[in-house]
Amino acid sequence: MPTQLRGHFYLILIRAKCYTQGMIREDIKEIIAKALADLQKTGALTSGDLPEIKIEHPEDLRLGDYATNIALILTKKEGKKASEIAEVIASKIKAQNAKSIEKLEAVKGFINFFISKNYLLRELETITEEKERYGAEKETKKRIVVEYSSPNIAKSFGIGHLRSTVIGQAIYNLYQFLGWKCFGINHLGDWGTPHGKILYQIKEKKLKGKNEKEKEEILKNLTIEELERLYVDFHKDLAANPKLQDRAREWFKKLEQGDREAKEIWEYTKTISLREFERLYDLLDVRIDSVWGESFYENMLKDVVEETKKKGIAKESQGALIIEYSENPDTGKLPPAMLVKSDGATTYFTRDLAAVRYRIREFKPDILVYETGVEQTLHFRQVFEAARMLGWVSGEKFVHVGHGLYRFEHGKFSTRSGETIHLEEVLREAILRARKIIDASETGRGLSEEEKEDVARAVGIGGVKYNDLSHNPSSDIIFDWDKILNLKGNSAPYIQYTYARCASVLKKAGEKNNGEIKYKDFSLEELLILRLIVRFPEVAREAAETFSPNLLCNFVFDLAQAYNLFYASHRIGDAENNEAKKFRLLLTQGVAHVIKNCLGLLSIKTPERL
RNA sequence: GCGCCCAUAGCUUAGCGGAUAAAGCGUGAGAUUGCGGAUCUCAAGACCGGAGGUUCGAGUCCUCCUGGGCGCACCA
Repeated sequence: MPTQLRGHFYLILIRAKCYTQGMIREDIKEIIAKALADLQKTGALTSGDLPEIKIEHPEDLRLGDYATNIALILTKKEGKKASEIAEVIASKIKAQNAKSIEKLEAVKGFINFFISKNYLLRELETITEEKERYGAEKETKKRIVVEYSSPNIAKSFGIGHLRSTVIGQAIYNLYQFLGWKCFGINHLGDWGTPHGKILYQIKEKKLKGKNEKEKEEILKNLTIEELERLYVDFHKDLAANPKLQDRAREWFKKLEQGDREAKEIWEYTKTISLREFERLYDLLDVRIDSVWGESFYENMLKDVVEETKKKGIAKESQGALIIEYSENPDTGKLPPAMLVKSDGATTYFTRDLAAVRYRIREFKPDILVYETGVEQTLHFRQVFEAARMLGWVSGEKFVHVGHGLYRFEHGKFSTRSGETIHLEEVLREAILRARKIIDASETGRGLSEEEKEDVARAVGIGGVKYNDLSHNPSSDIIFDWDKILNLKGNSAPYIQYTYARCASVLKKAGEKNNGEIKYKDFSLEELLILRLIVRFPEVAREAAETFSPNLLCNFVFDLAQAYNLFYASHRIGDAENNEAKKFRLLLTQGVAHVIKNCLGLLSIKTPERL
């Protein structure tokens, strides 16, 4: 581009972007880049290659909406004080007269940007036009496979599986929001020796000496509680009789080899479990595209094992077939992984490997995400590395999002000792507590019995999910009823309350908001909301890119808090003048949309009244 | 024994190599003849586990130590 046109081009670019989406961050980067390039040309900057421009949000909003530390980084190269360099760059940026920037300051080596009120207002209008689509992106060609939830059959759905379920769902939602084609997979734990244990138990404890008809009756009426009890009992018996382990292995072997009886009993346990899980997913408002448990990959295993042999990756060792890894700068030296046990049965490693191949072929994804407990980190490293060694990988990115566990203070839960907290129990209790609060506070809101039930569900379950999602995935969560069902502070009910408050204000104010807003004398509280709310698209992107739904929680809580602060000190429906009223109603609308948007990405409901 | 992760206020957590370490819960004090008090305001509360190092600058990066979690082939 000819130099004389460049300035003009930037202006157009800036203006064009102002009216579209809230990616002012990129605009500011460009503005800085241009200023630096100009300064280089005139010799004011002597550094040859410039460092990457990074911009951030100052912690204190009084210092601006964005800041760059470029001058601080350049101090050494330039041999000048940071404050001097910052001044020079800042004045060059000022000369560009970018409309989206209202104020620019060079303070202590930082260059601070204040977004113009006009830009903020226009962005607010965009929010109310695009509503729930604000921040979303158009369909792209990108594809992502997300494996999540993945409970084990024949066990009740414990609170431990809540993490994978809600984090995975949020990641799925986020990428969908960003225009990706998403494929969700529920990788049920329905294969392997544990199921041999269950089969053995059912056969020994339930079906012994029964005729065909009785057997069918017993199997049909099995419950998840019974299955779980059988599993716990097995481990009690195992302590006294270690040989039982062999019996479990035998039964799994039978299942793997297609033994009819084993298969039949197994089918029953699976059906019973799925029925249970479906109820939980309904309650949680989670929908997973495909339920493909480990057994799904069963018929691909032989082929995969053959391939590892053919490619010279598999190795025999003590009667088993393993993969050994060599030293690798990225992963270090991984310990060997087991493909086939000495008794000929496969392991979950083999099945995960088959799953990788299947998913790459089937979906041609750009990213494969696995949301499981952190304790599987090594396992997935081994799987991903094996897939690379097999030459299956061509640019696909593998991401293991390992989550921490729900723990008591004294340690983790274990199904074997029967110390499980059932998710359903937690959800029911949460709904009950929410209901009590609704009944206590419901005066003149006129909610019907049915509405109250719906709201109690939305609030109770939303609370449980939010409590989970607001933690960084990798950190453990100490199980504590009071924290899980918290209705105050950084919690779903607080945010839902704020949403309902917005909805109520809008409803009472009645009329739709039309015409240009002239109001510009924003108060601090109003400006705070504006400055926060426009960050939403940026936050959604970052949450997706870093697989951290908790960033959405941080953001939406800040926004709700800002709104409540504003609400406490401003009249909306009967504001001091019509311009103020119009603006504040628009602001309220914007906040409502973005809250709904955020919670929607977390699969948390936003009732209009509560 | 080897490897990975973690340690921030009484508790639960934010914190992107940069500005006075930020919230919520809990605690104490206050706010409504007002659109939802499931709200808001104020206060107390942190030598960021310890010791070195790198850097103009470290809660953030490196090394060691302490404490905790997890994993290391026939469990998933």
